Amino acid sequence: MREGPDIAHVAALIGDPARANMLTALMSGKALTATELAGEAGVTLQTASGHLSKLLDGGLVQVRKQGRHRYFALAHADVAATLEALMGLAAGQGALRTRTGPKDAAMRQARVCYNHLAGQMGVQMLSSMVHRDFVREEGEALGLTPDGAQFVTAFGIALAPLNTARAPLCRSCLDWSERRTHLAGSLGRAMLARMEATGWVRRDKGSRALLFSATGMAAFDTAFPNEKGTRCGVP
Amino acid sequence: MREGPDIAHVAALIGDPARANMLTALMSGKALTATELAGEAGVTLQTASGHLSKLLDGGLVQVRKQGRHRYFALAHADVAATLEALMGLAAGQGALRTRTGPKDAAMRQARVCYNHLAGQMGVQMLSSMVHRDFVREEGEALGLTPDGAQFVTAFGIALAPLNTARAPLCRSCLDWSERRTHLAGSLGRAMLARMEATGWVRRDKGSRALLFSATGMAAFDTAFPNEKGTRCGVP
DNA sequence: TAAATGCTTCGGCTATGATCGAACTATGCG
DNA sequence: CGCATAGTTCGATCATAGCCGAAGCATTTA
Repeated sequence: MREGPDIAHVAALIGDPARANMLTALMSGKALTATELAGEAGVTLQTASGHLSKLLDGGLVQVRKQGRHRYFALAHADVAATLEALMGLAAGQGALRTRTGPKDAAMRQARVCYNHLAGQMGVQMLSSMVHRDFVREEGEALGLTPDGAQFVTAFGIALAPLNTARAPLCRSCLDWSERRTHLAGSLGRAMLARMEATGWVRRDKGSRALLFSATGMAAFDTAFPNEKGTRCGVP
Repeated sequence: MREGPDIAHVAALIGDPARANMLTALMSGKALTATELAGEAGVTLQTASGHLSKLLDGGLVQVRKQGRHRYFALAHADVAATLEALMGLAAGQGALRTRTGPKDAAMRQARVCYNHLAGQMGVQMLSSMVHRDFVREEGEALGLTPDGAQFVTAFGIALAPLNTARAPLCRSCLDWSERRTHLAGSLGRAMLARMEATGWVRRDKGSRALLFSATGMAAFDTAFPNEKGTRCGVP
């Protein structure tokens, strides 16, 4: 009856605790099976199956059949961005009821958002690149300048295959913990992959936290200096 | 049990149709009374009252008591941004079930988003300003360049009072219909107010659509030329 | 082919919560 | 003061949907 899209249906889909837990688990960017997601949500397999078919109907997740497994993943990056926005609201208002676990500090410093780097260090990376005019804002998409292309190539990334893909090269994504944007898109994904390949960082098993090594942290600060001169290692 | 904020609670709050309609109505940026919101949602006053107290608890809306009325508004711009993100998901996937009313075309062209200009023309405005280097991306906030400050002053906006406010001057906000960002923040709000004051545009009663006059449309296209040379009046 | 694993469907139970009528409080108006 | 309007609280009703046990289908492995 109202103008505009049917926001209630999508929100209700995310609003169930079991489904919200599944979606949060999928924010890691990894594709998970129905059984794994049932475990994440704390429900039986039958219940999880019902939830997953609803999420599929709602277009929030996609599925890939492989052998006798069905791998679920978020449907696209917009879903991840919306979930981050909701996390921002929840963190801002309901911060009291969120118990801050031992992994919370690590999560705020660096974590995986769908498939790219988020948290303080994600924000610092984009901020540093914007400051040196490697990246410019052009609507929702961010544009890579010639200087920026040279920089990321030197960083060890092959731009050619990224440019041919239909997904946007650079996108901005809002950080729930920092309330600023960080770099998403296929380049954001490639940057994180490169950092993993060079051993700067590894993924924490069982959470979205990213664990930087001491040398990785130092190298990161050198590669992406903060305009204020502060360093991630010494906050 | 999961790491991260309690996303399910917030989403469930938005997920009820009655509450979603209320929030959508508040996206106009106007503060509405409980009775008006009950009408928007199509429920009785008692039911609306219950919903509104839940939205207050959840931090999604704020209230201002004035005489025997209680005026409700969205708590802050982040809420509006999150709702727009949800609209983007709903429009993208469930577009089939959204009946496109007669006001739909006008809504896509220009509408109010919280308190600033959104839709095709909102995107064109920001795009045009970025293209002429009046505005630059700096994280989530957009930065006004000296040239930009000169431009908006010539446009008839006093920057001094905006700069003193603690709210950010420029912010980006994602458009559900265009899937690109437009200009929010106190400057975005001032720009729309200025366009209303000069008679370029007036608000449609009963919806979020913005109705540009013929001369207003022409003046807008002159003030914010699209890099491609296309004009809003002749799409 | 049989057994095992992964997942879906069906049916019934249950609880949450949305809804409204009625009664109650508060503010403004004459 | 009394009346009207605005809004809240309470209580009862009722429907939705989340949940799981059991059974069924599909695929892989032995």
